[in-house]
Amino acid sequence: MSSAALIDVRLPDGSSKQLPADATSAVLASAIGSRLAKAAVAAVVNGHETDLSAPLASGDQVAIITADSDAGRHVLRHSTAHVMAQAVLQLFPGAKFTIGPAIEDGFYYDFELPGGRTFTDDDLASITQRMQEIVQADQPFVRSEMAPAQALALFADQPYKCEIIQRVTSGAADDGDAGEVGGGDSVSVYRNSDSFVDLCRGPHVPSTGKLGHFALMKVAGAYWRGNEKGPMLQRIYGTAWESKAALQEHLVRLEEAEKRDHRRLATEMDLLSFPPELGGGLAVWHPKGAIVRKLMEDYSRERHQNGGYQFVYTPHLANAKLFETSGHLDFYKDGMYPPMEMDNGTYYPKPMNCPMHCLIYRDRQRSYRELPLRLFELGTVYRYERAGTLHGLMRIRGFTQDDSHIFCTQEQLADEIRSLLNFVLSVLRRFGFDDFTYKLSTRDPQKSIGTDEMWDKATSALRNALERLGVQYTIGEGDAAFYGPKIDVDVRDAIGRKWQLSTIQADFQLPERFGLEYVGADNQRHRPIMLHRALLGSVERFFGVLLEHYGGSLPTWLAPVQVRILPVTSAHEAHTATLVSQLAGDGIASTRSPPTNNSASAFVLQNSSAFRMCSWSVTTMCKPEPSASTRAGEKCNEMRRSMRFGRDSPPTSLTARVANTTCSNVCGPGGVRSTCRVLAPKATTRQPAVNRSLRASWRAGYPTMRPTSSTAGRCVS
RNA sequence: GCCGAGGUAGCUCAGUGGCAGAGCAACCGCCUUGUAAGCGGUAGGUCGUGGGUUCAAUCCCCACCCUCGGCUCCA
Repeated sequence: MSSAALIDVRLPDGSSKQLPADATSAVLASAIGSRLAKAAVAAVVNGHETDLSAPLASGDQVAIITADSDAGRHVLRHSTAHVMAQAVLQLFPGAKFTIGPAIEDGFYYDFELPGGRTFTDDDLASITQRMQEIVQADQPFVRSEMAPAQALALFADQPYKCEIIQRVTSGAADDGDAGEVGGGDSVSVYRNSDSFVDLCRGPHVPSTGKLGHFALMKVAGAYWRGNEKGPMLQRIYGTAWESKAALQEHLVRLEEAEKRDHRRLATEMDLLSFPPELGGGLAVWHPKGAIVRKLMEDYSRERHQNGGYQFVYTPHLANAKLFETSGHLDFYKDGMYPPMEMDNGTYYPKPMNCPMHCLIYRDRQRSYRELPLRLFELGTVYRYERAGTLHGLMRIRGFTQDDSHIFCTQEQLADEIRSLLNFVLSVLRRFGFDDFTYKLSTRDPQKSIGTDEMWDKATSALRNALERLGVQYTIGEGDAAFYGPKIDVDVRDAIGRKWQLSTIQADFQLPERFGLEYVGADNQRHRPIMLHRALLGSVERFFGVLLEHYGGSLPTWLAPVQVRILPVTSAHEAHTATLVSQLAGDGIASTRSPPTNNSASAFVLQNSSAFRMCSWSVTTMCKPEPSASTRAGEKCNEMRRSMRFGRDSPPTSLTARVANTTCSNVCGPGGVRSTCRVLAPKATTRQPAVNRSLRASWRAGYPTMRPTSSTAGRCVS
């Protein structure tokens, strides 16, 4: 120990710190502050993540990674995965362990258990127990490096580890392997007790005592190396956080996501169902779901009509020859439904609409004056999805695309894409999304067709559109379809999840295959470029995303019940009915209290699911004479604007109609806070007896005035 | 397709080799003016489907269908 010598290290803020010559990042953290020392889990030294115990050299640029950062949680999770593997190996002698990376929000580890045994939920409890013991024991993670031969000997009874070592040292490793081991001509291992050692690149927390806020979530099967022909392993998923509070928050978020699950909401709200008799991945839409879907589709049609698109319709079946021409039978046969033999040939349900749109284009000679030609269809397609992949509306076997194919010249391409992108965003915004991310997928030279010039031109057109928009985007190198580059637009929903919705794809392949042409200004024949684009993607899936985004509380213009009108007494039922039919004439969906006593409980008031049908539930206690609350009137003005596609020309009489009542109550888009006080029926001089249901209706008319995290964004009356 | 878990009332779920259960919802009645469940009653099931074992199957066995969690796939 040369305690006399000192080193200088540089810190992220540009300052530097003098430390003893044998100092580590842990020493540095302590020197900066005890809080930092406690929160530290690893360090970044000269751009590389290292253990806190790694020695520092003079001139090193050092940043301490704390547990509450993304990088810190990543380290925690990876370390927790090791602890889990240690627990499993102890509890299940003979178990083989494979890889266990940190993932978003957690980690997993894959095992092979002796005798093909599988994990049960009880196993998770005992593994958790053992993990807690290991945490309690506060075992240090000790890194060492060794030659591959030595590592092979160390892991002689662990075939998967040996395979990783061999792959890494033979240079055949992919990123996953390198993450495990470190790569190079030596491999690194971490030992955190006499009995447990694992291959790992690190870094790890200094000791297991730094861990502890974790939960094992579920068991799943997973293929070794993701190869479905390879052995099936047992995977345990877990989550791990820097504190008990953070773990708790995560679990609450999961609960919230579960509450928003579109499959649950669709059942609760009576929107649609998946009858087993119908077959997997096929839905039937109930009246309440169908009206919402119709509103979505109406809006889509309206926008397309105004946006220069022409509507077309095409059949659900097509002769196999069509799909031979389009290439679908060559490239995507596995994703298509099996053929039907018919008297005049073989037919397939269509997996895409584009071939048929090409036929429409090709039906006659086209002039450059017609371009860009934009054909639009809400086209229902059928794709064979493997049984295990079906998932509510999100992954379904029959669905409807808001599909369009734009035929244009090369010169038009850039402008067309640019306006298209604005069109896409404008539509998505109207549905309530405002957080977008963009990905530009570029050519994979191995799997693509077309000339370099075409690709360059199309790719730069897409890139220009994104740059003109002034947005950040990522590049998916080689992720393009074989026929052309594309832009994908992801949206982030109310609870932060990303969904890929819109896609804009350039295509040179189909115009070629179908021999599409136009006559240019030069009186020569040219080949148009085709753009495939879908905004909502699949209407069904988009519906599911919307439902989860709004947690069931759809905005008024999409709500299956937009206005609810309740007579104060049965004496006013006639007027209620008049209001309902007037609103219906304006295209506003409203319901009223049923005409007889006792049946009003059909409102399903007690479990509140009826009130999830819109985030703005306007409940009107209806009485013929006007004695309106002006504030109710103001609020209804606002409501009215969003009532029909957010148009500025709303049903003119709505405000007056709704305001012409003794009381009304509006929940704003925030969902919870009442924006206008209810004028209670109390105010009237004499109240006839009301039945149970009416009283319940009243109760339901009052919004709950305590917004909580679990109710935010939802009308919880 | 693969691994695992499931399918019982409209919903959420108990349960048992021998008459099928609860809560909520529904329906009928009672009560009646306030911020998340007033009171009483009634009805509701081919226990996913088809085979098998058994005196007897919702329960045990087999096959299939569907769902859920993953894996793989996703033009």
